[in-house]
Amino acid sequence: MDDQTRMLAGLGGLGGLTQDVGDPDSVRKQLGQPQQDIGDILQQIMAITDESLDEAQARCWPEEAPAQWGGTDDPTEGGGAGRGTAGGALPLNFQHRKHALNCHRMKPALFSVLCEIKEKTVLSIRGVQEEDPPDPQIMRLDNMLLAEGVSGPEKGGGSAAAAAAAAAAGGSPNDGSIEHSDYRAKLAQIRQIYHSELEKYEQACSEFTNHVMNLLREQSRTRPISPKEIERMVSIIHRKFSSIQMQLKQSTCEAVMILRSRFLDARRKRRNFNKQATEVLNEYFYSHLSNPYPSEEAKEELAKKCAITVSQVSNWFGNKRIRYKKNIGKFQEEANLYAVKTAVDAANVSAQASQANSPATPNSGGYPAPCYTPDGRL
DNA sequence: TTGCATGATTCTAT
DNA sequence: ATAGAATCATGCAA
Repeated sequence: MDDQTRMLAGLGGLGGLTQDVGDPDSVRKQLGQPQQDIGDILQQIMAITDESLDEAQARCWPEEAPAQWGGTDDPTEGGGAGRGTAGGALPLNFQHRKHALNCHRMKPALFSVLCEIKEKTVLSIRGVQEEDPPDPQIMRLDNMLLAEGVSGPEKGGGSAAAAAAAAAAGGSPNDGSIEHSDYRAKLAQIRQIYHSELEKYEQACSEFTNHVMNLLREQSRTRPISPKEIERMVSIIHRKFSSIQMQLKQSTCEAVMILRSRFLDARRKRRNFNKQATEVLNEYFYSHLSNPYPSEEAKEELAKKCAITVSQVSNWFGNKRIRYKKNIGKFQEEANLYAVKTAVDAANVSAQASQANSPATPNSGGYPAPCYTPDGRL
């Protein structure tokens, strides 16, 4: 009989320890009775935990088996990894003893107590600042990536965000969608790289986490490792990986900013309106020269006719008013031209109307030339 | 290349 | 919020 088996047997022999072995409180209560025995057990535990890995191994499993309940807490360090694997390759002798240990009725209770002791000593020193509040930096990055359409919903999000960004940046997006196909393509590229990298990180993180968790779970059969401790280890791993993720997010944000400054901020790039649009605007302007301030509805109507935005209509009228006012003489010819045009159009409409009313009306197009003032008004 | 035309932006006043 | 004014930046013809 080796030390541990003896110890477990000894525990089993403690007075009244026959029920509720899974409940640490109950065990503690019962353990509290025989002071002498507790001292013995603790001494045995100390003896086991104090001895080196080699000693333990030599004493417990002289030839082949690994040490248990000793060594480092960190499964990622040194010999911890793989030692506890429950693979079928382990010698039969070891398997038997391990099985005996695992099945011992006192094991869960004892482990709970040991975990608690461990918790109160070693881990309380390490894990002081474990509850990390959501990092404001990473939240900022997340928000930005979402706003830029890099993270978040797949299709449409990107272009919508680009249009939104253009609107926010410029006040009057030049119909958002037209110029920025190149921008959107680049943004999609960034988005794709970001997602594939993120996926890689997430996969690596979950793989590593699983690996460590399996390791710890396996080791928890032979070492006092509480679920809380495993949780803590997992959160440490997640923290490490999230810092890597933050770097990824940061560099993605930078890339997006550079892209934006290169594409969207070149919004001053302009196209002249087409001839028809200019004509429509001028017609309205000169036919309302006494009050060239189109209402919101009129602007919308004009915008629709000219296939431009309402704010472009506003810009156009703003520019036109100020430039006309500054140099009426220069615009005189244009004013006359549009005055005639408007009059002819009106005449045509009127003629058509009267023709509809009385088809026999003669001289349908023969209206006198419009009389207009020097500023172009009829 | 240059100068003018023109759409967009920014600032200020109302 | 809107208009006026100044200015910027680009388009385009000469």
